[in-house]
Amino acid sequence: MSAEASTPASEPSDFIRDIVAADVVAGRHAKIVTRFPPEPNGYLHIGHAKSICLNFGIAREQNGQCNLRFDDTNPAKEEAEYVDSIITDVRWLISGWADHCLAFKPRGARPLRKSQDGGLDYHIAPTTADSAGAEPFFASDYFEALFDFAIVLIKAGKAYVCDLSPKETDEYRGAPDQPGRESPWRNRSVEENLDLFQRMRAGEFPDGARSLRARIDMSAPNVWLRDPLLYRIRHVPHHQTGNAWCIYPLYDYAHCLSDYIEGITHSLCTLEFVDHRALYDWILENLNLPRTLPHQYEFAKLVPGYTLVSKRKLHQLVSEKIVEGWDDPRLPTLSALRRRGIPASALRRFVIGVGVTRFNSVTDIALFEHAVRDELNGSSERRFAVLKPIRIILTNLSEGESIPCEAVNNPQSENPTRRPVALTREVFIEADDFAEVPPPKYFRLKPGGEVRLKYACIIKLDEIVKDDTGAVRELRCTADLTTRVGGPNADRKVKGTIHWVSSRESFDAEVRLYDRLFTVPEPAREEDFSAVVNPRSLEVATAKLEFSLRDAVAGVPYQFERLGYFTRDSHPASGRLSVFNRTITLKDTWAK
RNA sequence: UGCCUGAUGGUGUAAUGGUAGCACAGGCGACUUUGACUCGCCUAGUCAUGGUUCGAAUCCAUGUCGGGCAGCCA
Repeated sequence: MSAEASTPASEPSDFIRDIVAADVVAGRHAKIVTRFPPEPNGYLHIGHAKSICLNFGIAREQNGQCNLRFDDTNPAKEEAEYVDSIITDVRWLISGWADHCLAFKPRGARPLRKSQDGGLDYHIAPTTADSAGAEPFFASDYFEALFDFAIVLIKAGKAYVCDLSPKETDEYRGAPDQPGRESPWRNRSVEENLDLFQRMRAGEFPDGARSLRARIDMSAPNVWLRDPLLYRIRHVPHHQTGNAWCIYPLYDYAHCLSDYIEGITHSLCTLEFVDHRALYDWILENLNLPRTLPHQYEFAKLVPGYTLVSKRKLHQLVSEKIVEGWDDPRLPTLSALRRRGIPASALRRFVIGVGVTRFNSVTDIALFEHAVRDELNGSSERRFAVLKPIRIILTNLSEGESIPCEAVNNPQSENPTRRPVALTREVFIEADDFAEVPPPKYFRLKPGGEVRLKYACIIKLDEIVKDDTGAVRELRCTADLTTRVGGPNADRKVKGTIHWVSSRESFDAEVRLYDRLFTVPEPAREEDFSAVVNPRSLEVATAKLEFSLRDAVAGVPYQFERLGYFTRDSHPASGRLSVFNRTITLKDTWAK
């Protein structure tokens, strides 16, 4: 199915898109440039998907670009491993939809320095992500530029080197309802600040001994304006810059300038940064920058129910082995969702569908599940698989007999193709499709009752054979071959139609049936979320699959008829059997 | 109790002073060789109280409730 068909019919509209559209109409920007700026300290999850689709969606609608930038200003927490997974996840999510908007830079490129109108300027030009030698943007590529901008602030008397310890800095900051006190180092001379800052860079001081701070207002009601730190000393190697630096810029300083350097027009982030916006603007406005300044807009993050999206807690789930890794299909990480068989198009449809507002909420996962089912229903071929087999003997068929049947691959397609399946004397049906003592309105197989084996014929249950323990060993039935397709009684109606596989033309496979990881809608609110882990979030079964599934490719979705959507696991099977993951069940309105 | 921010059916949202609409979920029914899909119908909402106005979800005031902020994290 084409990617176009899977995107919402009408272009989404929200308060941010309205702002962007107004800016376009006003001619404020030659081109709309957004960015997705993850810190490489963990795996991307469904919450990031919303941000990715917002930023790339706007770029796409405005014929603009969206930069992938790593916000790697804290070497202590970041690892190269995460860089690769993030690139993979972003490319996967936007594939077939906004690939053309993804902007990288030439490998090794650094911002170009210009002095313009007496002001210092740095700018870096993008390149398309698929051009040779392209790589994502890294905030660490701007360390030299950021350092130079800091010098400008110092020279203007707008930044100073502070010798307060971290603890003292904290005390001096005051409280939300009490003004802070000015640092005793706040009024150092420009010359002394310049000297000290250079020596900080040169490595003369230990971690935490000094910092560079903006000189704003220690009594500001907004605590982020109380002389926030711009640089800290960290004698730690960086995954990109190695040992080149021992001072590292903080988020608030690096982010606004990274946006500026890249020519970002609209910097979109989540609501917890609202209070930082004043600082974002202050830094840019105090540098006398020649080009148009970017602006920050905030939106509510996506919090889906029955799962966790906090990085710290996701780390904990992995490290405490509550799940089996970052791509454990029960997790909301993009790699897990992909492994589970969720199409990128369904994820996009979901995150775009929930919209963009400034209202904090918990999104019902039914919204997600509907997007997934709807997407998969149109695109998945159908197959027969029996998860909990029970043996049927068709007593009027002989041992070696094989009755050819044709099964429709996808009834949703305009010109459905078919595949052969064989009806034999011994077949398996789902244990749930038989009831010795049927509940009311049960129209599957019951004593003396009839049911249709889909694409084959109607069978009648004659005899239940049990073993010594009383467990059902097999069901002996008669097949009415006149009800086959093309047969004289093909149109005979019975209420139940069930799936089946031939014992001879099927193989065993491990199926992993996933359920929500937590038993409560908001596990993040629990003091100990490990207490609300769903003990049945993973159920493993050995299923009987029709032969055609033997060469199923990981990532290609199949609907196992009447059961749900499955895909082959992308990890090499550790055991004898191949593994299939259940992406999601079919909707089931039959009350069990 | 400083600053910021928000509140529309069960959930996510739309309506930008002029008929409160959409999707999901739920219920009933039709169709069905998937108890799926599809189709039809139904249930259910503007946080509260005042005010402005011919007219208020929208503007104003007060209140209530919720979220965020005091890392040398992002």
